[in-house]
Amino acid sequence: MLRLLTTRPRGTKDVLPEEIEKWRRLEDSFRGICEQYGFREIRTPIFEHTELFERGVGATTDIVSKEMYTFLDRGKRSITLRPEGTAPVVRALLENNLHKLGLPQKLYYLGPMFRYDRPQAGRFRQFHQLGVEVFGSEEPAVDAEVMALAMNYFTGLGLQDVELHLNSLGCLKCRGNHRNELYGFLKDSVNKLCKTCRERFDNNPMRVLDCKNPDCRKAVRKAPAPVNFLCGECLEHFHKTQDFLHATGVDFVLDDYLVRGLDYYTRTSFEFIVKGIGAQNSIGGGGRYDELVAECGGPRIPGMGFGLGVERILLTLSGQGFRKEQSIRKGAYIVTAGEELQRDAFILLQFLRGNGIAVEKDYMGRSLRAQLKQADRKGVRYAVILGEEEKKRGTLLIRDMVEGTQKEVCQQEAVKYLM
RNA sequence: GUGGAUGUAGCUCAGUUGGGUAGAGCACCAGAUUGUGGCUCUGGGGGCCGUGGGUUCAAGUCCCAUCAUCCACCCCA
Repeated sequence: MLRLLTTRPRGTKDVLPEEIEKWRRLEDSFRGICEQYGFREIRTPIFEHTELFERGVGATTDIVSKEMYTFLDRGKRSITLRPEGTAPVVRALLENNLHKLGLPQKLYYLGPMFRYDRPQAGRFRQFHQLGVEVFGSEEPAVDAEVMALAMNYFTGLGLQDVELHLNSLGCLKCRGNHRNELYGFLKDSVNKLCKTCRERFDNNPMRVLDCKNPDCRKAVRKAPAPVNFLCGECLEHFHKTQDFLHATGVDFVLDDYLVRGLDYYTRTSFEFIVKGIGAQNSIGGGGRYDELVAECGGPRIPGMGFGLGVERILLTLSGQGFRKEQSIRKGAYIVTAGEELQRDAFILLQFLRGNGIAVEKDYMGRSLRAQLKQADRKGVRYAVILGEEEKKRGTLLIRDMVEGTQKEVCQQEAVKYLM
């Protein structure tokens, strides 16, 4: 029982002060590039009505059928901790009528997501995503811009060898034709498929295409790919998207069988693939979802976006030798020599802080020597030594912890030295 | 949900075929230096050996269960 008080729930992580710097770097540079591309941040609740995800993400998806944190609140409403970011943003768009303020709406978000999975390398029950969504335009340039944003973000972080895998699933019509054809193709070999794929065959046969099971791969080797069923418009859209990517120098590889596990994707579908994070190889993915807004009860507004996994980016970076920058020593630490100086030291502390200096003092009753050691460990640039003699003279001894030199100055001057 | 591996100090890990007050390195605290950090030396605090049961004269060590972590499957970020 007591153990529960000192153990975090399965699949969760504490991000300790030591690692926070890396997190901030990812978040800050994501915010930076999104703003540069004209996106604005949106924050939606961490929980939503369960129906939003059932409808938006798709009831047959793994996420909805077995990975959601769903519970009844005290008002007997079914609530779900968000497993992904797109559906909530769509809901917020409609609820706040953002689409009536002018299109396109370009939004980005960052925050925790929740999926009840079994944890392993790069997979947690609470994880964090960075994402963008563009509403209101079907232009292939939007698709290219969204993918380019992500690729440039990776480059800016120093992330290497990210492969952009690209496919097009087509519009509802194309998907319908493909589905029928695929259904016919797989009909005779259903019993050779894995258990889950036998279910997929009925619900969403397209998902069989990217199953990794060897038998399924074999069965699917010559299966009709979605791209072969694109109508004229969708095909043109796909070609233009590729052309825009080429034009901006974003490399990609076409992947006919890339399908992805969320039901809402239409046309463009993509994934960012990377090596070296265990069995997982995706640090993010996304696509176009031209029917989702309508599916959620809004007007037919096309959308396009992606989600990236913070933990997976971090994992990849550390595999590639990503180090935290050597922090420069700054700030000060007040060191007292003498029993009766606590009050003076405290006043000095607040005086210096009032003048914009980052400064601390000892609260552990340590010796002078130990206080200096603490100052060193804290990584400050200066130790401000206050002893009986300094007090008598109205001065402070400022010790440069890098140079090892020190200088006696009057209290007013000290601020100048410590800046 | 399925399979495999692993749980010993804050961290990384020793601990022999079951045998005696359970160890090391790092970290932490103190002293060597009662007004000076980093280097060095000396000392110190820290362990229900994941938890519960069992076998045995005797269990950190063997058996069972359970929980957790890691890895993989499934799927995804």
